[in-house]
Amino acid sequence: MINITFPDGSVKQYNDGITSIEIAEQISPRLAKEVYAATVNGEVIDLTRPINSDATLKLHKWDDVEGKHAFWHSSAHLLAEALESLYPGIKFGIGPAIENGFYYDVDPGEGKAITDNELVVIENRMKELAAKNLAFIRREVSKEAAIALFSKKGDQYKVELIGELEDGTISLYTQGSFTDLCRGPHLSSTEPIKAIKLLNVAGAYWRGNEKNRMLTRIYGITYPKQKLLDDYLLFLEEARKRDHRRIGKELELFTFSPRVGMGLPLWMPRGAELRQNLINFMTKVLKKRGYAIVATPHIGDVNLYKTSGHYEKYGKDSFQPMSTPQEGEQFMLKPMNCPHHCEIFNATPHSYRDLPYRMAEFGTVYRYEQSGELHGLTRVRSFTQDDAHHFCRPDQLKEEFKSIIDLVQFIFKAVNLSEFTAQISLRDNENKEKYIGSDENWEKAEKAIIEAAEEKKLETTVVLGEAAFYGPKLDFMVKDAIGRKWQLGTIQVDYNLPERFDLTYNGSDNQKHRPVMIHRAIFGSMERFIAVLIENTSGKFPLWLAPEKAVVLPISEKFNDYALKILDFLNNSDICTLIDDRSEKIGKKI
RNA sequence: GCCGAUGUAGCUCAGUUGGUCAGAGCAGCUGAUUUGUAAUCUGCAGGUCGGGGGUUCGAAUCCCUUCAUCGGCUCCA
Repeated sequence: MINITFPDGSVKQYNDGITSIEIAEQISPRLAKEVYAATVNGEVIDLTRPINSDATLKLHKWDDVEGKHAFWHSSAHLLAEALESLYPGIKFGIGPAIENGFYYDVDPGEGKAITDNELVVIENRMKELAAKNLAFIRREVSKEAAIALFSKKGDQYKVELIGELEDGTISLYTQGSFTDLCRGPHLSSTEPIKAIKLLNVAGAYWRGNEKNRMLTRIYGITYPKQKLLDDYLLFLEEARKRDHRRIGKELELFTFSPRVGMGLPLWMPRGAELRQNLINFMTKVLKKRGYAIVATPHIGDVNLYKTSGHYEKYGKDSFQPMSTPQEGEQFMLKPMNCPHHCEIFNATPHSYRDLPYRMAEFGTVYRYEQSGELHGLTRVRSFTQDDAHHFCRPDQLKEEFKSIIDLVQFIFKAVNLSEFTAQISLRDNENKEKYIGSDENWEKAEKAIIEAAEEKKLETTVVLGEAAFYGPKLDFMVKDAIGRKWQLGTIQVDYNLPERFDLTYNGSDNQKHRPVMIHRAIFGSMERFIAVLIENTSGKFPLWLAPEKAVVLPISEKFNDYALKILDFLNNSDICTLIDDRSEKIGKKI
């Protein structure tokens, strides 16, 4: 007998070798019908795998991510089976579950393509197969056997994957006539898969590397009930109505013109008013918080960016330098404001007493984005950052960083953007050559961010390899109408530019010291922020923000009160208590 | 940039297999009416069917090319 501990702490005894599904059956037959996977001793496994020792057990129904994932991952295998029967000789890459549904990357063969209108045929085949209630059968094999199996089939992608796995950890799953390399877990059978929709086809590079062959990715979603699928499709339809490109056109906020150039937004009067309202509000808040507003040119000498290191990193992928007619100079459209701000800092001597020096600019920058990356206002080639740089003493770094977290939260609240996630982006220690600066400084910077976020009790996810090339960062992401995440605010710690620009301040010891630099943007860019704001509010703005004639709808009375306070603030009455004003505590007086 | 798709009046869209296929609704303008609040009715105007080239007696409809857009991939200082 073995002891099984349930999530509520209760313990029951079962025969050695019992499976999760059998346990579920004993609890209630209905539960058994609704569970899709189980977490046993912390590992998510198939319901049909025997349990041979004392264990903790959690059964996953549809409501659990683990349940959905088993469901969708199994659906991906079903898709693969359908594809194999319809396209003989098709090769398979990977086919995981994702946040909403699943996909499978396939190679239909040289010169062949799978197009949108074939999806319904594939979908129907999936339905036929699912209706057969075929069991997913797991089997563990040696590496040699696995390679032999997939080599024989000609699945070079699978062979490549197996090559990187450790012998003894390789499992295969078979349903019907289809066998796939897979870690699992899976449903017990295809039976629960009742509603199936293939959503679209897209290209995707094998292993995410653009040097590799491009495979065909088929996205789909499945549900245990048709109603759930109908609801999801309805949601997508509704979401499309909130698309900022659509609302932007309807409300005449902005437009694009091929004659002006792709990715170059044109703000129409009402959009410009909205944008200006945001800028005005932010400017007042920044002044209250001890920022100095500066302005810098739209171009800069190439050597400026060589000094900063940006040229080496991004020069080839930027709008190329322009030359002057006579002097032989080279200038670039500025892709970022930081180097200019460093030179402003350098223009005057600084005492340790005067730090932090907070320098802000609504700076328009120009970045060459590949044509296929452009997307409404969220990804453009010309955009205006609400950029700022804090030059501070090392001992001020953390407090300064925390004050910016406050600011982000305050600003997001002011526009009623309540749902955002915070992501800490660190260096990828495997690929250090992608980054500049010493290990010591990187470690200090990363530590500062992690601690600041912790002390602000900010819920964060940590992602390795997403740092900027000069430093780690904390990003604030907001979802658009259909759930894509966009980075808005960002706070970045940088020890490198101060070195490169030889920035100094005089310490209390009358010696030169190196300041630490924080790069930060709250909106991120006016363009993207407004885009995401539109999609989150369906184009209904708080009173203080709305352009003339736009629909003003306070979302809730609670928010309305807040919005009115902001209006007062903008009208210069003295209600500044709504801002957690840290500048007096830690900043220089203005 | 790569894979797939799309591109018809300001907007949303119809246009079967190439031959009255250049249309409708909304918006706009005109006039009338007034049962008032996204009013009703009359009339008008709006497009060389994204651009260019080709096939054909004839193309919005087929082919090529180019531009732009959409969904992804890659990238995102």
